[in-house]
Amino acid sequence: MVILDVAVSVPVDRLFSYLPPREGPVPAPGCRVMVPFGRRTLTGVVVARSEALADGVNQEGLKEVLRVLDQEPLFGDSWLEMARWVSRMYLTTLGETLATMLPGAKKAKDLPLAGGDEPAVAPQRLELSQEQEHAIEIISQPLSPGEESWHYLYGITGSGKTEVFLQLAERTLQAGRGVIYLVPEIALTHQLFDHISRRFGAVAAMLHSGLTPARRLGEWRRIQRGEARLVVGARSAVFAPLLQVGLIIIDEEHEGSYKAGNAPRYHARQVALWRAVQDGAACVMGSATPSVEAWHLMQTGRLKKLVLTRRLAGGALPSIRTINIRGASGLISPPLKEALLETHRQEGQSILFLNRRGFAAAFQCRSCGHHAECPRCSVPMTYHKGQNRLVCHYCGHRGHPEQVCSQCGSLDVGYTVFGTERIEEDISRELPELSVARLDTDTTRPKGYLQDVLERFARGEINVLLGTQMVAKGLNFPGVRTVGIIMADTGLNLPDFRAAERTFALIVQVAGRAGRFRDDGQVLVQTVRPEHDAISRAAAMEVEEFYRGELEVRKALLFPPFSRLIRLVLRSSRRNAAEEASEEVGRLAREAARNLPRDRGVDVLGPAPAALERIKNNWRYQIILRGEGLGELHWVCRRAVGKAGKMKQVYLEVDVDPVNLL
DNA sequence: AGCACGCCGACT
DNA sequence: GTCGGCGTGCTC
Repeated sequence: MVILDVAVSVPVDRLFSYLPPREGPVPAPGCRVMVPFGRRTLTGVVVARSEALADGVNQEGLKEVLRVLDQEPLFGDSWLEMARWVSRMYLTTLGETLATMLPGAKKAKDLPLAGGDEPAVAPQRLELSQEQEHAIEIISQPLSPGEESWHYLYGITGSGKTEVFLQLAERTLQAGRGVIYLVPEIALTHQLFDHISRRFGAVAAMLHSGLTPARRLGEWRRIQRGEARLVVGARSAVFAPLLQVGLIIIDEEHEGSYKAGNAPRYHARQVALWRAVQDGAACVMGSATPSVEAWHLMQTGRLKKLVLTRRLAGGALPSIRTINIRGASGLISPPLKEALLETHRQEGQSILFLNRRGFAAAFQCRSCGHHAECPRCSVPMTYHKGQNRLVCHYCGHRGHPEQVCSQCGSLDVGYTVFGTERIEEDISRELPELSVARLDTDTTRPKGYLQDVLERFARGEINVLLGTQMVAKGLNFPGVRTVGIIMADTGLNLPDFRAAERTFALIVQVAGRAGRFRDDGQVLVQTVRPEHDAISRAAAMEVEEFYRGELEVRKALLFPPFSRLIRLVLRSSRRNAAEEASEEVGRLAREAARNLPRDRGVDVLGPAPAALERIKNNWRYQIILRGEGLGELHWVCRRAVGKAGKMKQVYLEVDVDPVNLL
């Protein structure tokens, strides 16, 4: 008798056995099935077929599979191995893991995507520089079994990373193997896919969570049949069912969007590295501002660093200037005002950038920018107005806000929050001759508004575009000469140990993009902390120096890459419930950690209120587990979470290698 | 995660 | 006397 082991998407860490349907063929492992599960019907995945019954399940208790959804399996053994690895690594059940890794449709739709059917036009290869040639040589070197072929293309914007990626892809396809090309967001996959389709034709496929389920399954099938071997996509495309992967590309490696926000909270970069080793493939990442983790791996030699130093198509790097706005009253400093006017006089356009990630109220000296830090975590303390206390959101340490700045003696200390509205008002008042438009995601705007603003900006009807992160897209407009960052240091106040890294990357990325179309590009960086490494190093383009300093800080404070973290968030609509649960889990974690040998220890930081203490009416408390290796961290986490049992009305999020600590 | 079973308060 | 609160337990 055949028994099917089925994974269903429930937070129960085991498989369930079913009998095959009475009619029709027995579904193979890798096929999705509908099964009765308690009182409901769920979609599950056949993971194995066996002859015998497992642990004490009696045969009468077995139910039959109701319906088989796939005639052919959706994946093979090595792909399932990847799913198992993801579920172990990120502490999520196999069923839930498979549910996010697989396309979730009923029936495949074979509609070819735009351009997918057109024959490839002769590849428009570009001439390569010596540096590019060298990179391709190194990455293409054959591997001995089990060897890691992990590479990093480090180079400024415009240095030709994309062409290296594409020529590597071409070689890999010629060798009969598949390519996965990851980009940070869905919008970018479309651009890249169009480009790649024109160059490579129908071997291209696109895979991301924004596709309709039917289309996603259609692409999935094309990839499986070997019709498509070059998969372009966002994070989840790392799971593409290619038979033989030869190359995985991760563009803009530093982007946080490669880390999943829901369970399984996987990091596409980690999965890619693992998969590359399993399949004997090369993994190549690229960025002008690598993550500190990647930089460290380059230093240790685990990632082979390949540098592109030259801008190919000319386009000088813009000049970068920091403007100290300590103690200034307005948000548009005289030099910035002058630059905006001057740009306008020369019929150029400007973009003003406000990274509003400074929402967590930071207690700061308005004269010198000094802000309170936790003595144990070196992370900014967050001000709690109600209690008039400073709280560290990593370890829970509490302190009193200063009345007088300990750094400069100023009495002008307090906390500040800015918004785009206020800046728009300031500009309109100060520079009435300029037309300003505001772009932001979270305002309730009519549908076509965003598109409309971008079009008007492209036509030159708008002089100054003001917005948050998303105006970075506007940096591809040739008319843009001046880019201003209103308050470069707002991000530094966030209680996240990656604050400096992100701030640095932001400035360098903005600067890299700003000068792409003209030689007179300029970037003005307003800040109250011009001496901060993240700002001064970025402005001086002293990249190596920044990473060296940042790595020293991380090492001294035992943060990644010198440790690994698991973050536990307990959330509940009832504040007490969340707080009490976090205390209980924290206690259990400490108890478990005490059982570890000292040289393999795990620190338990917290519980503390999460920086975003309340999201959607849920109170959030967090615990951070820190250790040298994942083995111990997993063990402590399992014990703490397992023993905590069912907590009433409290949800627990487990995040391994968290990227977002808010 | 759902969904049902199950045992204690205010209503036709 | 019932309707319904959500604590507890199970799902092949």
